[in-house]
Amino acid sequence: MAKPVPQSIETAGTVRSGCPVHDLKDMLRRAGLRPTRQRMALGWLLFGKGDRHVTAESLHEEAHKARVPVSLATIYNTLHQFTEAGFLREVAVEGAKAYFDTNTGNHFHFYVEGEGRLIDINNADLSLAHLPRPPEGMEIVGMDVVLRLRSIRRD
Amino acid sequence: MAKPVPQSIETAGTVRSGCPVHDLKDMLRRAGLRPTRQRMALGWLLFGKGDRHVTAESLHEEAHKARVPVSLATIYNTLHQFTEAGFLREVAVEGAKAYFDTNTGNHFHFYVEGEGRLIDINNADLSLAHLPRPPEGMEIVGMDVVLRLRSIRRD
DNA sequence: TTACGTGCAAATAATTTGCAGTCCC
DNA sequence: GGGACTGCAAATTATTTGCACGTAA
Repeated sequence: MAKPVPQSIETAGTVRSGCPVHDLKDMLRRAGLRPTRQRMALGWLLFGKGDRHVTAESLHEEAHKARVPVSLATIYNTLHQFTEAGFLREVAVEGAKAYFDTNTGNHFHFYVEGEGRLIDINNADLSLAHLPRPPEGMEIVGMDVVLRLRSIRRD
Repeated sequence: MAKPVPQSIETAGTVRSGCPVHDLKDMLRRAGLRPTRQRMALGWLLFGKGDRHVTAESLHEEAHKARVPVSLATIYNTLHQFTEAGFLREVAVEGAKAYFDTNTGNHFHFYVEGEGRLIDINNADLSLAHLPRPPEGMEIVGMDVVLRLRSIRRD
């Protein structure tokens, strides 16, 4: 199963300076990524304030609002690099859009149909009774559990 | 939760003729869908031989091989109509591609990364310990569980 | 007949890629 | 300075839509 990985700047390993900016820079370097202006800015937006779910588009918009000039292509690159580095987790929900979650731990999601909103389910009860054994020669590298939600009212 | 729905021509409800072709026609009519040539052909391909996972593209290819002239647009329309009617279930896995499963019951999936292959997990143990309660005013309408697989060997 | 279906091609939407210019170390 | 990084625009991939024509009831 996926190994536990830092989920925020504060828990990203050796925190020795008390300075979040410095920690973020460190976290990038440890992943072999140069702390460029856009990566720092995006890292700051993503990890600066608790668990978040973003799409490439929503992050792009957010960056614009924060006066950070980043192209959409760079957003995509960065999201994938961060995912590769274990800072983010990609969540598969229906539809073509890709969601990224700053909470990389094992947890499940509600997905609100129509709104396209994701909600974390942080609850210990929610483990599977038994994880099935994978076929010969294969290993389980991740688990996605999505509970689809809809407003109560059928016409 | 989603109500149980017919999963194959044989289990599609009132089977009275013993003739699969007739049963398929009946199944379509019950869903308010005209049994047109292409819907019959696609229904036959999909439900004629056990549980299957298809993408729009794979089904299109298969139809071609079976000498059934269907356009890709019609494949998409038909897959969505069948899903709406409860004959199929859409499975969300990572990537932009949409998968459809002829097994509409509650079950989980293995997803083989790289190959893009889906495998049913038909195993009773696999229920969740406790289904979490949804937020106020919302109901759970579906559950997707995907276990991602990879060949054992990291370089 | 006649409304529902279908094929085709063009339109969208999400994401990726190629390449020239820019910036970190 | 040089290789890593970025922005832009064009290219891809998956899917949807509009509309003239075909066909089941």
